[in-house]
Amino acid sequence: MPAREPGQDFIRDIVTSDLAGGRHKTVVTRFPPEPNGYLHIGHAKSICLNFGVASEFGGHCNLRFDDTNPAKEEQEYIDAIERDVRWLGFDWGDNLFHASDYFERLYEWAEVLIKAGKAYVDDQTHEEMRANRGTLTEPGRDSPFRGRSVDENLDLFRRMRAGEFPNGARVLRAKIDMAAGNINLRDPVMYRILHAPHPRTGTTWSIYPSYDYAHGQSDAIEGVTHSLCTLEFADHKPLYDWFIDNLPVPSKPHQYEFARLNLDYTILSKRVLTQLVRDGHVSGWDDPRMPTIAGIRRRGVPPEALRAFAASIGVARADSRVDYAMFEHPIRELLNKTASRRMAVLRPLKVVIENYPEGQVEELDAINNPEDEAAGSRKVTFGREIFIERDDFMEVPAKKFFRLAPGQEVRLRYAYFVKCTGVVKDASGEVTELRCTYDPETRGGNTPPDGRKVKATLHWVSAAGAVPAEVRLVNHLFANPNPDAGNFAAELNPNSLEVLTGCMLEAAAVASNEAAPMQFERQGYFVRDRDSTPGNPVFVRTVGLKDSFARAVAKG
RNA sequence: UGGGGCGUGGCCAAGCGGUAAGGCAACGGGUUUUGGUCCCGUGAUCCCAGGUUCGAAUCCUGGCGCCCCAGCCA
Repeated sequence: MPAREPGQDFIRDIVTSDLAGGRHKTVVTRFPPEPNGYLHIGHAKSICLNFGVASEFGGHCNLRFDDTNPAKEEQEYIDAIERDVRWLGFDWGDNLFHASDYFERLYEWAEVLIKAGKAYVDDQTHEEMRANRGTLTEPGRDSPFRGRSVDENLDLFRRMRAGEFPNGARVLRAKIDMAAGNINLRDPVMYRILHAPHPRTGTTWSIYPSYDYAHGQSDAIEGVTHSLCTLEFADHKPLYDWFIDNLPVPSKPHQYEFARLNLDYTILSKRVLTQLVRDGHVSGWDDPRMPTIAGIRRRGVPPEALRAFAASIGVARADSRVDYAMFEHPIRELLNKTASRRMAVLRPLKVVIENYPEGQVEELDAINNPEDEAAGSRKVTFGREIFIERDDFMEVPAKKFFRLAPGQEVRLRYAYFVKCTGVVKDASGEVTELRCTYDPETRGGNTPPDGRKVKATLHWVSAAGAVPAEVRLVNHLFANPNPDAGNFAAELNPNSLEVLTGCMLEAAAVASNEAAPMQFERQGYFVRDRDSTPGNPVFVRTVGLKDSFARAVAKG
């Protein structure tokens, strides 16, 4: 057996040894979403695992829709899922399947079990079934219909298929063990009557297989070798194996479970996410605050960064909750190397440079990305009136505040040193304008001949070159790091979205219509949003820059 | 009280009987025309208690704690 590579996870260990031991010649995995909602970051973990393992070991991964419950599934979700998996960077080639592709075969196999005396039609009501299932500590009781003859079961099951009975009138159950400690083995339902049109099979079926009955057999039909799912399905594994062992399936897949993702400040529950959308707590499935792949994409996170995140959290069996910084880190790491820098003043404070000639305007060189020389440079226009960030000025500077204050000198990035000489206030005492002087010898932001140093460099935008825009600051959707999904509405962060209007951006920030991520210097990474209009460009903050000053201030 | 699973530094996570990787975060320090980046440095004896062994996070026994399961959802 080959030595284990450090950093590999237990799934890859199993695949490695299965291949080395000759149990399998190739590896086949599958990503099996139910099209009843949008994919979220937890699914991204699973997608990266399934497609990643397959490609690393030279196998392939199927995209299979687990479409066994037409009451909840919709075409919109099918389309969204395909789009999101592709965007994440994975390709299923020709391996696109649906559990519904196998409905006929699954039906035939159900008759196989009936004929073998291993499945029966139960007429009990929903309530009776529940009452007879027993509890966690008490065994269940056999259904009065458990002893039906094979012929009667066959007849009834065929009539269920023919649509002779109303919804819920009967079910087909596997005959296993009503006293099993594992409740999944207490004669689980294989088929229920459901007169509902299916997105793919239309009205041809009036019975639909359950997850337990459909999943393993679908894996077997597709030749899946390693069926990876989350921990809550561990209890289903004996049932998964029971069907495989009792049916003439073409291959014998094995199920392995790993811990699902939990992320601070987010809820990864399709039920809750659906509710957030339906109740209008967010603007849609792709609201940038949503943990959906669509939301994350719209927020400007590149797919490589999402994949790097998935790789960084690993795969294991221990329940865990991932620190939000783990999500932000790979985004910053990637964008730092790739995003063009631009200057944008989010909360403008006007500054008049008194000794700069009135009416004069000049172009200064600004580097696009100090981490990437090939990104080149651009021109930014400078003039007598500029805007700086309100937060970059304090009339009475706090300790360790190095930015602008009366009498204090700072550098304007790529421009000049300026010193604050005056403050203009309105009737209410609010600062509305600053008066400064500049030092012509510091052009380009260079240190002056006298070697004078300055402790801060500010970003700025000239009034002459500014383009007004709207900027949306996206924050945690939930205020609590570990929000209660059962009471999610009360957990919402009232400040999850800050919409800033009247922001001033340098022209280059809006020159391109494409949604390439940009760094607004000293602030964070932003992308142009699709809500932009010709007169009102809109940007969304992907993630802020680390801010050790803010941290120090917060600590006091 | 039945069945299944899990417990390694604040968080994630390696470790597979030979004397605790790595990443994130935090905190110091250096560089810096982004209080960004980058660079350097700082922290655990492995849930607890016994046992086996020359040697245990790794094996055994007994506790304790946490998670999942009683849908005709997946």
